[in-house]
Amino acid sequence: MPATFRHLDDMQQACSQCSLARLCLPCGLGADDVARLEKLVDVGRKFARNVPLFTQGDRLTAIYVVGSGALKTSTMSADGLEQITGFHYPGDLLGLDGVAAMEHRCSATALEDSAVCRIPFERLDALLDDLPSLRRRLMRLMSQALSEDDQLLLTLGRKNSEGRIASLLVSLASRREMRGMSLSPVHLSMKRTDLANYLGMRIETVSRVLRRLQESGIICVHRSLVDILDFDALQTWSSCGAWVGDRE
Amino acid sequence: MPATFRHLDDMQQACSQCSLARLCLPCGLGADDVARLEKLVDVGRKFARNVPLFTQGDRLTAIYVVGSGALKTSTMSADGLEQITGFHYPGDLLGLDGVAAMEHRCSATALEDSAVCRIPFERLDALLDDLPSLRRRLMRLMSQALSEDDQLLLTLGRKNSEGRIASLLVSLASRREMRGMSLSPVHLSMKRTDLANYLGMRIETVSRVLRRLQESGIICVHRSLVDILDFDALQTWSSCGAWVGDRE
DNA sequence: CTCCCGATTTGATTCAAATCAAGCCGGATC
DNA sequence: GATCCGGCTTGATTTGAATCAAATCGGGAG
Repeated sequence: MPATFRHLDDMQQACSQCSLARLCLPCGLGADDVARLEKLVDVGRKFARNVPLFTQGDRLTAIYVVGSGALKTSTMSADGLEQITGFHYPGDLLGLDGVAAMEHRCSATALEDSAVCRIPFERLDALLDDLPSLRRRLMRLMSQALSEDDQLLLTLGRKNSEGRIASLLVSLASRREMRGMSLSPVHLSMKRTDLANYLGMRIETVSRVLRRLQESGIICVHRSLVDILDFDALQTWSSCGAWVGDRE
Repeated sequence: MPATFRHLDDMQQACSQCSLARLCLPCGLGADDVARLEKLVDVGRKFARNVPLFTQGDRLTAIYVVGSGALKTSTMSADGLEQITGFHYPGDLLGLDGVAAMEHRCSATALEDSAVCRIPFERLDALLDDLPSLRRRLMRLMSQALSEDDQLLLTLGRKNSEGRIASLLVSLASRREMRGMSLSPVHLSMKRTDLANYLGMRIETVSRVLRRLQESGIICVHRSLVDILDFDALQTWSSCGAWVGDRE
């Protein structure tokens, strides 16, 4: 068996372990191309809970693909306000917001023990010139990240506390489904304090909203495990829970 | 004078009219490359106030560079909640969030009579394979858009009403400066209702906050014109105006 | 098993911003 | 100049979520 084939096998093995193929970088590439990419990638780096992958301000030397586990990214303003901008699961790409400045614009931290693939950026960047399909893939991922950010902006700007929590649960459940898992139960790997920060609210409010949704029979919360009993109702809440009616 | 030089001249003319060179696409390209890009671009399309460039859901056929004027982009959720996600000035690139789905994920509308360059996407995409420097430029612009969105997330998630208004004013003033203009006066091309929507608040609150900032002698508001009297103070407000101290 | 400590929940109170309701421009029209 | 109208401001009131304070839970160490 030729060397490239062995590489491909390894890669697919690694990727089947680390994420769904369709979310991972090497899709749409020929065996040869995958082999070239694989040479770059440092597969399966482990990060224990609370250990940072990178910190805002670090020089950008690599971007990362989540293999297993869960991570958060957060930005901090000059004066110390911190905002969590995303929770990331297998298949998600981290660090692309730092490409413009070649310096990380956010910090990434493992929420639980996680494995990630590290992709040295300079070498990836060089490879992009040779592999149009990889370039397209990467641009699409960046584009997707942009529209996801806009969704979160809508949540923070226009929804009340139940709408925000419901939106998050819908989003986490949907992402489970995309990764081929059952919708529910959703596992909240992050602490309540992270949840609250992400949604622009306080932990007490998070707690109360979860209770209210449970009392309505829509979800069933048990510590970090959330069973979704009525997904449709949750989706309704995720939008109707908005203050500021649609009248302009 | 060879043809490529004439092309370059036109381009630079167009771009000097339409935006600062450093913000526009063709930087870092040779005269020849610029010529190839220019053949693609439909320069100086006019859009009157309130006319949409594109609407969420439209097939993505082109992206746009703002030449003159001002525009807003907004996303709408399935249930009709609308969130303005950005205000855009000369040099800004619009439509990149739609690349993943090849369908616009937001709507873009002129806030005042504006001119934009239209860049057919399919042809640009093809050109990217040949022009590494253009590819890098575009990726950097997308990356920058990502980190700007994160800044807005921080504003919506962690700042109170004065912090939000102050942040916006600081941002608009800084962008004026980047375009080689004086910091102040800032011209608010958008209606109060757009301002409020963007910042996740109500017009009444916007009005009151502007008054309070004026009473503090930090700004001087006259209809859509805002004179910044104390930029430092404004920057302080833009962060200290945060509820939710830095304790988690 | 018991103690301890951080995380979470629950309750009471306060407060910033939304909502409701007029009033006030300033420019376009007649 | 008088009238109209949309956009903006101002004031009074309400309310959702923050804040303050305390109780409870659960897991790890001894």
